[in-house]
Amino acid sequence: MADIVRSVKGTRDFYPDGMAVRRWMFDIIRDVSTRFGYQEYEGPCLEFLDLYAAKSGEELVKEQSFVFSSPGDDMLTLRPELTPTLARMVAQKQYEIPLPLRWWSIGPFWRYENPQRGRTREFYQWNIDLVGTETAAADAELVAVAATFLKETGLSPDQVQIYVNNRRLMDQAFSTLKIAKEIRPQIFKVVDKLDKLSEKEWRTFAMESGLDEIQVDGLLELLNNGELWRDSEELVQFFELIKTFGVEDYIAYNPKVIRGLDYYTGTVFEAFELGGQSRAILGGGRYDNLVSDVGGMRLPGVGFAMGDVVIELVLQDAGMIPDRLESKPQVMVTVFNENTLTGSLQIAHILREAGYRTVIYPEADKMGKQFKYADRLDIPLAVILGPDEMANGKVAVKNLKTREQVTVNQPAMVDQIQKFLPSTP
RNA sequence: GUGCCUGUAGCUCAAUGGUGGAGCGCCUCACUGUGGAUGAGGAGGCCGUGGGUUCGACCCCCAUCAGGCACCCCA
Repeated sequence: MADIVRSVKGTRDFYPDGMAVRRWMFDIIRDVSTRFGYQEYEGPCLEFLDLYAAKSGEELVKEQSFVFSSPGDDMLTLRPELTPTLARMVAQKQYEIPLPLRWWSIGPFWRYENPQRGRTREFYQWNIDLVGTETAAADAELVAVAATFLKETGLSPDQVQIYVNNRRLMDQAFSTLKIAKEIRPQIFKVVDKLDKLSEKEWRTFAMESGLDEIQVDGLLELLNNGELWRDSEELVQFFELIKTFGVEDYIAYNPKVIRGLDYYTGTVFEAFELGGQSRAILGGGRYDNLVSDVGGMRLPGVGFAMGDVVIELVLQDAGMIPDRLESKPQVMVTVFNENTLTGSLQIAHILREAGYRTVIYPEADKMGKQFKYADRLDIPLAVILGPDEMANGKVAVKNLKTREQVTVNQPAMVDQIQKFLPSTP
């Protein structure tokens, strides 16, 4: 093991078992996205640094992006998020694309962070957006898409919840508390910290952020008011409409959800694991100025993003990932000796024509070794074509799970295999 | 960027400063037309790397690299 070049820090290797899990998750994402009528799209993984400088936070671009200069001296970056790309793509064809548009995507992203549990430097992210409309129905649809996904993975409303809030409502409430506009971005952080600090620490942090004692008390009361949504016409409408999607159980109002991003303007939402770690699974909201930020017209939209790393951990911990995912071979044809090789290849061909996932042992070897190989690959059936079988136009079909073995005429082979195979391939 | 922990066989891990072990896995054989079991044998290591302390270092010290966890941040 001396000199194997190691993998890049924060990247993951997807061996077949891991790839099967990813495939399974991505298939659910695709299924849910398309069932709601969204179209798949994709942008480049490389973008000019300028694209992010326009809008994304300083920290994201300067500290957490892979930035480098190309041989032609352009400053490029491996995309840390998709939204600016989406905004650019929409702005470039703003008069051609039928609006509102419903687009979804899943692809790789990179952020230069210190890897730890639930966080890698290279990850996949599901993005889905509805652009060009501003209704509460649109907000409800996106939240419903998210909830439907969670439901399809098998997670229950006891295990995961989508918390919804509204930026305008919070702004209004902050005004009532006479919190100055200038410090509101900081106050959003204070809100965000509520569940992460002890009450004493949180109070100190809140005071340091510019609030007086009365405001802190008012804020605390606000954030524990589960009925606050009734003050927002948008949210009242939202919660009325969301009932029609059949996933109401997954959705709740929560005044503590604010989202870190500056560009959210209305509805914001975030899905959390309810169990021990209460990890954030996905997040999104309504934005009004994304497209205009990159030089297009003002187009309102709503969308969310979900990374693949945390959701996989949540699903794993919840035991929701099915055991048998990989499309493993169903049949292995053995090779008795050089003289039977051609016959074995023909048998394999017949099986493939019949639709079975079939491999052939790649060389003549002891039967025991061949069976052991099949067993280690978890292949349930073996077909044996030895000199005896070949002389009589027969073939032996062996069930490696039950050790049962039947010798049949070659035309009856497929029937015999069907009898042995578990009902679901 | 900051802190804590860990680097020993393919994997999981032991080893009081005195010649490096186990379990699992792997290979061979018992078994030249039949796998998981059993038994017997075998291969496999510059103890992450570089310095230092010591008569002597896997062990102690320093540095460095890598990994894990947490903080920061979370678009």
